[in-house]
Amino acid sequence: MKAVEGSDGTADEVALETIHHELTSFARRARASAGRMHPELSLVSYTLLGHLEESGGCRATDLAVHYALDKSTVSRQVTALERAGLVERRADPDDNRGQLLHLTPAGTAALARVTERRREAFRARLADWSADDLARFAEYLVRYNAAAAARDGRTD
Amino acid sequence: MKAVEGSDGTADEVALETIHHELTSFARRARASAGRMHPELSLVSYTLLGHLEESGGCRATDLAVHYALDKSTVSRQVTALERAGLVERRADPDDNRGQLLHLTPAGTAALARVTERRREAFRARLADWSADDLARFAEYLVRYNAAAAARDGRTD
DNA sequence: ACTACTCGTTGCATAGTACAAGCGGCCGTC
DNA sequence: GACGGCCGCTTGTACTATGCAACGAGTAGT
Repeated sequence: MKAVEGSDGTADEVALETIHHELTSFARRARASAGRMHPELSLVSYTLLGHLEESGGCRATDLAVHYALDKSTVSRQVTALERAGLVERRADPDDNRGQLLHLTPAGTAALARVTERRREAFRARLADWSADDLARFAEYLVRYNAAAAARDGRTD
Repeated sequence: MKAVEGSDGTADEVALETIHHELTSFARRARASAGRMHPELSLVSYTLLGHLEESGGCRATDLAVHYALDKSTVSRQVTALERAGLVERRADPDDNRGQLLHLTPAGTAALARVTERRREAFRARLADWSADDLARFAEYLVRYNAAAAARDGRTD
């Protein structure tokens, strides 16, 4: 990694720069390898399915807002997921404009499969970490993401 | 975040699942916001410029191998960066097949600008962290990325 | 009703990427 | 020193993901 000789060069500055560099590196790698590593489900599709599972069903607009995606993008993704038999659309009894999206059993199964594969990859990478380190790393990530989400005006 | 009651529900399993979830969330957000947050330089362009700065100049093939990109992708990215005046090609005195890529002063400046903007965003998100937490978070990220890179067969 | 807003789809444009073909230079072997 | 094979790079083609704009259909306030 690049150790920056910041204007003041405090330990905080070095840590900050390292975090910046490593997260950038991670983001690039995740993007590059997502397709090859998880051919069954793209990162976005995976996330959308995950949200449907967590939320127990929601509208396409909700997904678009939540993930800062254009509604057309979500529309197309959902269309693909529906063609693949992973989600189904149900009429919204309160609003005929929209549809409520739900996972199908096949969608639930596909999500579980990919989650398990992803989790295995993480498990392998973190195999030799101590319990304390794992717990602290998890806590830091939650904290970081919460701050990032707050600044992005989102809620996840 | 989703707190999973894993099959055995040990603290390690919970931490692992949290790490999985949070890193996935981060990757998705980074991808979605990269274009809007940093219109001057895409994530890949940014990374390529960064590598040129760190390495002090290298060949296109080196970039392709290092970042697991197709050589054609790198070729086009480099062409765009050259058109933008951010990199220049120099003849390799040892091999007329290839070119050595170098940052131009404008490239160095653009990289510094985007780095500064990115760093500011990170700084804001991490503003209220203690020095110990920053240092540990940085250490964890380095450690995680090293493991991920090793499994991906790369070197950064 | 009329207007304004919302939800979703579709047409277009763009960026990023991979794969394959090809061009030209380099380096062995014979 | 010619040749075959490898290497670095570019170009053609196709595909995916994405955004913006326009639109159709439905809802809600007045």
